[in-house]
Amino acid sequence: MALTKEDWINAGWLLMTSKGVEGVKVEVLARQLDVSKGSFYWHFKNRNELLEAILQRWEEKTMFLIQESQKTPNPKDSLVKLFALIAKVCQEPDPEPAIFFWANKDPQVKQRVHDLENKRVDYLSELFEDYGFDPIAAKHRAEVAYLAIMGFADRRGRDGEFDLEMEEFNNFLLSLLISPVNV
Amino acid sequence: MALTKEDWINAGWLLMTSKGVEGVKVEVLARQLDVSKGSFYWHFKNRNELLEAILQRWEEKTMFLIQESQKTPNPKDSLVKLFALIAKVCQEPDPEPAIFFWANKDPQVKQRVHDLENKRVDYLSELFEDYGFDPIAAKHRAEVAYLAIMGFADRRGRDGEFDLEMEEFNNFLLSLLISPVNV
DNA sequence: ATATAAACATACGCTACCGTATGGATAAAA
DNA sequence: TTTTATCCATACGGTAGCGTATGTTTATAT
Repeated sequence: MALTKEDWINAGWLLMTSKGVEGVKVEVLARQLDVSKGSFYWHFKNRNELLEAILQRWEEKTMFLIQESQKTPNPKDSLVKLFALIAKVCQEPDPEPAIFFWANKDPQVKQRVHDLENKRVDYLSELFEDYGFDPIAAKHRAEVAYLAIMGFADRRGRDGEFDLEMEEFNNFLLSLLISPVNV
Repeated sequence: MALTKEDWINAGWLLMTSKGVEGVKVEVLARQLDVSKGSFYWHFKNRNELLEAILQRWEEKTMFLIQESQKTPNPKDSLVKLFALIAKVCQEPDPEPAIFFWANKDPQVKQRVHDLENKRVDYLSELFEDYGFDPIAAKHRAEVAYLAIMGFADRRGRDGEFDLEMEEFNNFLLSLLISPVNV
């Protein structure tokens, strides 16, 4: 059967995940899909168009998680659901570390990653506010939560032997972050 | 003046930081140092030898932080000092994100990164134990601390507009992690 | 049956990079 | 002053990748 544009994006997604942006090479993809690169340049204008498609898919996937987690009655359930969704996504091939590193080299990508990360932290911050923390405390907790989750996902993808299971980690992190602090 | 091996490693260190492993190219480095690559191949057997040198320097730098932070009277001061040291290092060009992503592609690098990360978490865990937590709680807190710090450093290098300053972040994280949890 | 468009294959020029081989310069040692 | 070792330049062959130009097949429409 004829390949679709989606097939190429899927393959690019996986390559991006394992090898990074530089690893997403037209001829490598063509070999994997068992076609010539003549096929690629029929579906895409050039390599950049594929990279852009991958980036877009990542943005959509991320926003989808936020929207899904909002379908709950209260902020704590939203947090729990969000954590669970992230845990689920992290089992699948996730190009996020590759995209983050990509952002280092490309100012345009940097901007978009920056915007999206802000949306994430802002959303977390809202949840903590709704839960009862004042705006500053909520923001602090949101940022720790975000960084810890991202770090966990990253390290887990890198290191299979990592001790804490995602669910256990999420539970602990959540209980930590909704507790008061003795300052 | 004649270049030294260190000069090449320094330049490689910076390139690794900004462009990743794939970006560390012999001819690019030679151009930056304003010499021909004939010079490079006099100092190094091949490109891999440079990469190995960069990796080694990273390992040494990391272990140095741990050793320095131990020169304190009690575990809490060690934590404070370690956090401060990490904050300082993070201002300088740090190839750690690049090395982590590199580990994805190279099993040997993966193993060494894995070992070193375990040493870090084990050390943090010890400190929390000395501080009074039981082994399991200490490990949990160590892992959250580690992931949050790493995440912060990573995001900070990527995103200059990130709200929380490192010192503020460290203080909050520390106070959070040495507080009891309501489970 | 023929024309048309979709989905490729093939072949090419071009560039960037790796590694090697070899020659040149410069300064210290003998 | 000749020798030797250090440090680098030049020139080369080889590969891998990008993008283009053009040819080929297959299905569908007419």
